[in-house]
Amino acid sequence: MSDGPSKSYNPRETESRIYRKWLDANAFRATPDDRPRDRRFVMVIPPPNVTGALHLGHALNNTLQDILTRRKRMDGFNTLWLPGTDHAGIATQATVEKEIMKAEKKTRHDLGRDELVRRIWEWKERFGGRILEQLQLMGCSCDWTRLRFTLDDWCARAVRETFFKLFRDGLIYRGKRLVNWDTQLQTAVADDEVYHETVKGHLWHVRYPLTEPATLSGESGDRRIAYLVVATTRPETMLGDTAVAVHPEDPRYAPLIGRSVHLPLTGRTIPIIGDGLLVKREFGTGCVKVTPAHDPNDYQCALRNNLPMLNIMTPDGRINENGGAHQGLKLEDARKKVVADLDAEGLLERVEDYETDVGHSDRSKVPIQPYLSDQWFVRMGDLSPEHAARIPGLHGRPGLAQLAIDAVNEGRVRFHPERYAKTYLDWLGEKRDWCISRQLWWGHRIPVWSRAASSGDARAPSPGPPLAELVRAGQVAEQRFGDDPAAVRTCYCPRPEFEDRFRQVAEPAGFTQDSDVLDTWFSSALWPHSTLGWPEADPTLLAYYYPTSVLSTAREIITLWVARMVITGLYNVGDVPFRDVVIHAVIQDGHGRKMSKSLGNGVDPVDIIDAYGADALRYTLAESATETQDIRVPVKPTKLPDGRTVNTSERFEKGRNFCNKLWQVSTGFVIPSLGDAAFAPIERAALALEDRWILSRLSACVASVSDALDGYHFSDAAQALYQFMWNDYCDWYVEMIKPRLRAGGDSARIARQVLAHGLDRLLRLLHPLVPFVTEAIWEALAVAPRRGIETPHDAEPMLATARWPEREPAWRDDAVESDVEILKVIIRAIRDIRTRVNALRAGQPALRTLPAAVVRGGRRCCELLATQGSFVQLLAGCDRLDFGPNAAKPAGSMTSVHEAAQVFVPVGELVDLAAERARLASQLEAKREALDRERERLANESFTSRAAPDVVERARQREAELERQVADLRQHLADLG
RNA sequence: GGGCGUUUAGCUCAGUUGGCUAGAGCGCUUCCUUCACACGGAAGAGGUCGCAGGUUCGAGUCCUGCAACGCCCA
Repeated sequence: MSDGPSKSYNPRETESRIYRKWLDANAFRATPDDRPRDRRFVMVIPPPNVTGALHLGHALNNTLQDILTRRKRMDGFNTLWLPGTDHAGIATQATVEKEIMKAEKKTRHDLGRDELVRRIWEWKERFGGRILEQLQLMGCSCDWTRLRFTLDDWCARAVRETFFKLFRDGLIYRGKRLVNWDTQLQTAVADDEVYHETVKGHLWHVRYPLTEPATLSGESGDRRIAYLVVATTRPETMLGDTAVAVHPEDPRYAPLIGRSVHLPLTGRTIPIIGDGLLVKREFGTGCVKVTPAHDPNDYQCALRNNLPMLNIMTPDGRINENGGAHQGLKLEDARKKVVADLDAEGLLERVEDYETDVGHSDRSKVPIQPYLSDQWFVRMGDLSPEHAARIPGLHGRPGLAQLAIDAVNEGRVRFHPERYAKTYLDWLGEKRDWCISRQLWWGHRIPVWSRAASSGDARAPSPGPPLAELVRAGQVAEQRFGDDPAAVRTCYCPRPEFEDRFRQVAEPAGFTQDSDVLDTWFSSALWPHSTLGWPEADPTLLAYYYPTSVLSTAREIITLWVARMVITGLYNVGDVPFRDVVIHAVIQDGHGRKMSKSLGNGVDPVDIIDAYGADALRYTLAESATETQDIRVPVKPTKLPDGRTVNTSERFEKGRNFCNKLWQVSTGFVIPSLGDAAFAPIERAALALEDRWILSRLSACVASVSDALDGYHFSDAAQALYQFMWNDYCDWYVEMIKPRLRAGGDSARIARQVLAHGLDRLLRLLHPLVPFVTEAIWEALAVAPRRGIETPHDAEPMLATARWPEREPAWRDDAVESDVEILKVIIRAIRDIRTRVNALRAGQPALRTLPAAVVRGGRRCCELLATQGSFVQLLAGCDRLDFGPNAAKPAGSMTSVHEAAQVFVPVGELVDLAAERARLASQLEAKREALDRERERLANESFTSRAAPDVVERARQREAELERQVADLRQHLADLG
């Protein structure tokens, strides 16, 4: 059949050629056509960071998306999977800044804003495509002609329009906020860009003198005190203290609430306040200094108690003018000087060693400083009814967060697994305002202009006639921010199309554009509609493909991203961005730790592709994708054929073996067997038992896989396919028809046709999981261009665009399946005996076949053996097979007792039967125990009266069956003497 | 501190609405280069289902508590 030695599947030789073939055929290209809404399938890719490389989490997520996409494409949907990347503000800017520093020893300030941005674009054009190439290596079937980038013109237009609308609608404001400040990059960083490290430090105990010494009465009599002692790990922040807090129920200090202390080194006097939330009585001295502008807890305390907030830091991490004599010192120097000064004044009581948890910037590694600064926010909470009513984008809801909450509560967006809806709803329920400004240069610059107070803006906003005109005409939106009437700032945001005109008018008049850029998530939040052309670039595309069908992502960005997409989709377009949200598990190493560069426990998907092939990667990931929240992948350093040592995991061997098995059976057996037979319709009645069996199994498989994918149960789909391919098709069907193929004639023709049909369907079902190997086999299967059973049809030229198999419930046949199960039991029983005989004949050549076997079987069993006896003989390996309902047991037999039949193999001449006696005895024991359990159950009246009738009936049948088997085993044991 | 998840064979995991003898892959044992496949075939061993209670005729599955590990949000 095949010439030469068999060859394992080699993914390297296949993958790039096949991917090229798909691209050349435009197989992934999606264009609006006349298919109705329920025949369209759309996904936008969660845009990976443009500086990033593919990691295993991406590989998992994109495998799942590609499975959904390819399946729907085959199923006749107008299918768009839209790819793209995210400009990732801080990560990208930091990467390029670092390179420039390394190569040219220049900072961004040396280059200037425009030049830095130009350099980053240049970098992006050269290196930003890497992750997209890696997605192609994986086989992702994105429509690459629609590639988008969160900073490209399409997205910029959407960002600009959205900002204008939100600003005009009063949903954007400027305000103070305590942020995580990176003093090196001089920007706020998000919480998820901060990592925490335990640092050895000190706890300084400092005396704050009371303005008036007090006498307190306590258990040990009256006590006169002149000062309070506060403990701090950051003494330099005392320069910004605006209160000392004590616990209101602490008898030691409560009477002092309302009095005040001298704040050392500053000449300021600050109040003593009571705050039960901030102060833990048992910790430290029980007195806490409050530095609202430089500590998150103190900030909350200040809000509760209406304390002033005093900023003492400059953006580059020095003490500012509020620090008096310490102005200009870097924070670490200021700490030394403050401690020395306090000591000199006799106010330093003591110092202890102390370990403290310090946040560090993920990007620059410097300690994070909590810092109060001006930021831009999107208002998420409920507005006044009048305000909300004026905003059409709210669709009658009270605020943006509520808009998104309702979408999930009303079932317009569904989470899979459902439990993740809770994460989403809990977070949105807090309705916290969204800080959208970042002090960076790489990103969408905030389109707001204002004039500094020194230009006279604060007192008399004087936009001048042309500007006032534009505001009146609605071309420019105007908002005033600031609680303090003396510091009100009037801000202007022009409509996108009037921005140039606005600049011409406003900038000569002293207006400048805000220097911040928008949080990258602001542009990501628009992704499902910005990429489709909203607000106007290509309304056809938007109208046809929006809303998208599914979004697949990780749970860690449910709040950062998913919730915000729902908000902007409803606000901008008026409909949810997607119907289903699929949340996949997080991949961890074998010890349950996250994979990370610093731990060195990461697996690079590209290495897996090199070592095992893209299909192996995909199969294994899909099979791992259960509904749990973690997937463990034990990591092991491995040497590749090319000599490199990389992290891999044995888990991927299963995928490789699976692909190889499929390849072997297809190219090594099925396809060479097909010959040049002409394919013709086959009457169902002409099919052999095993033909009807495999067609029944196939029908079940089609249903399982389709159901599993409909419900996003990827692992179930993979397992159903594994079992069908390996256990049903290869292990049994192929073996069962070998005699027919050898015999030739009509029966062989039919077997070949079923074989080809089975492989055809199997390849279609498998293609979304393992697209490369199935496409390669599909090419080879072209030797049988006509396939099918009752109605043969011509095969499509390419599997990627071939039809998804229809469900064929009519092929399900439980009777046939149970018949084959009976035959399998007989075959396994004989094989088992043969194995045992060979084990007892140690040292002698193993027997391939047994001389004879006798089956004493039930009616159906004997009927089956009458027609199928020859292949049972062949598969089981016995030279002669006798059977009958009362077939006599030959002397010296090994026996095997089953429900359908008892199998006897005379082996007295071959081996000593002593071991058989022990085996039968232990089997008898097990059966007796099972029988006892069943009898006990049935003797229990409450079981027979309360359990479901079918359960009781099954128990009775089982009892009777066990009684028979126990009696038979006893007899066999007695026969052995 | 709040929420979520996990705990089943040596390892990695399945186990639907409670109901026959708890499954798979890898690993292990024995045998087999036999005609698609040693990335393979045949057969087999291996589990007090984290612990303690409870509900039920019946619990891996439902409830309560506890423990360990992990993730998310504060």
